[in-house]
Amino acid sequence: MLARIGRRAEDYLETIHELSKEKGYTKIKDISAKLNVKPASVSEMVSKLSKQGYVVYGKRLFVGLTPKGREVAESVKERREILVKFLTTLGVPREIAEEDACTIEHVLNPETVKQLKNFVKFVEDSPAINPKWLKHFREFCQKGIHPCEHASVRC
Amino acid sequence: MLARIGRRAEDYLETIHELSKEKGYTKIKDISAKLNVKPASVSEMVSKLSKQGYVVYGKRLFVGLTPKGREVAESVKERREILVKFLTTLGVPREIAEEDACTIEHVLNPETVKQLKNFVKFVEDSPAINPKWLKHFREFCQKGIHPCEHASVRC
DNA sequence: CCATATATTTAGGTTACCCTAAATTTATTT
DNA sequence: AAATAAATTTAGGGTAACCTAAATATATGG
Repeated sequence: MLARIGRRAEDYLETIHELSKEKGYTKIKDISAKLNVKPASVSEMVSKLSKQGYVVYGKRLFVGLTPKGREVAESVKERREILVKFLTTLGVPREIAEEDACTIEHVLNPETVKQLKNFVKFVEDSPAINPKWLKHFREFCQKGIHPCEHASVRC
Repeated sequence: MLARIGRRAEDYLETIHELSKEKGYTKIKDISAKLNVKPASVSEMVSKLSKQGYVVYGKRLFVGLTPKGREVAESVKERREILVKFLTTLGVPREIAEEDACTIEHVLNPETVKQLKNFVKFVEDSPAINPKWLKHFREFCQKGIHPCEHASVRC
């Protein structure tokens, strides 16, 4: 009866993680602001997460993560970062990339995530700072014509 | 008060579209089978979609799309096809690609979809059937080493 | 240390989907 | 056409998130 963590719960954990970086804890109100959700709703979700052992909550208006919660938060964060890198590499504007990453990070199959990761790493590991094919891709996005069509050196 | 179409509703419309290809209509039971949802739930959703003008429903157990519904269905379908092509290009197994595509197709920003489309087109438009960089990428996935590192001709 | 201001919780609702079980309607078989 | 079988709808529930408004608890300034 392993009450699985929901999608939205992952967002909360990640947000708490981020907001807790400095002090080690955060507050309902800040989570509420970050997630654009009313404090009452945050209160509900947080007390649920605390019952499930993901957040330390208790007495004094402080919300922090348990190790269990931190683990989830960090893995979600990693996934999101991959997605953002990936989408920005593809030319999606940063802001939109971040939004979309946030939306889809919860629902991707690990296999898909693995391939996205591979792709990001492939681009990063290239000895060229800006590989030829990627330059070609950007050009293609602008002009709609594949540069290789009339080129001597293909990508 | 433009009652927006929900995510799930898009799935229903796409499914109805697909199942209607042959005869122009389909049945509750078939939709139910395709979406793995009980007929009672399909019945509900379909009658909601019919109130909203997306499906023709009526008396005789036939469910079909209105032009308005077809438009939605087709655009969802297009998005999904791009996603599938894209993910398979990246090396995600077809089956998983299809699942994931189905999950995220509803939530992507049009800008992101545009870039995915560009990417797919970039690969397709390449004069080379299997561009060098893509070959390199596949090799990278297997060996974990970027082929360009020790190569004379970089991608 | 009390009064006010701020933060949080509770209570009561809403919406979107989904379910089971019990009608009811439509189709088929004899 | 009547009886049975199959498909659909209705009724009654459930869960996950969200909301507003009204308590309540905590923090702070005088």
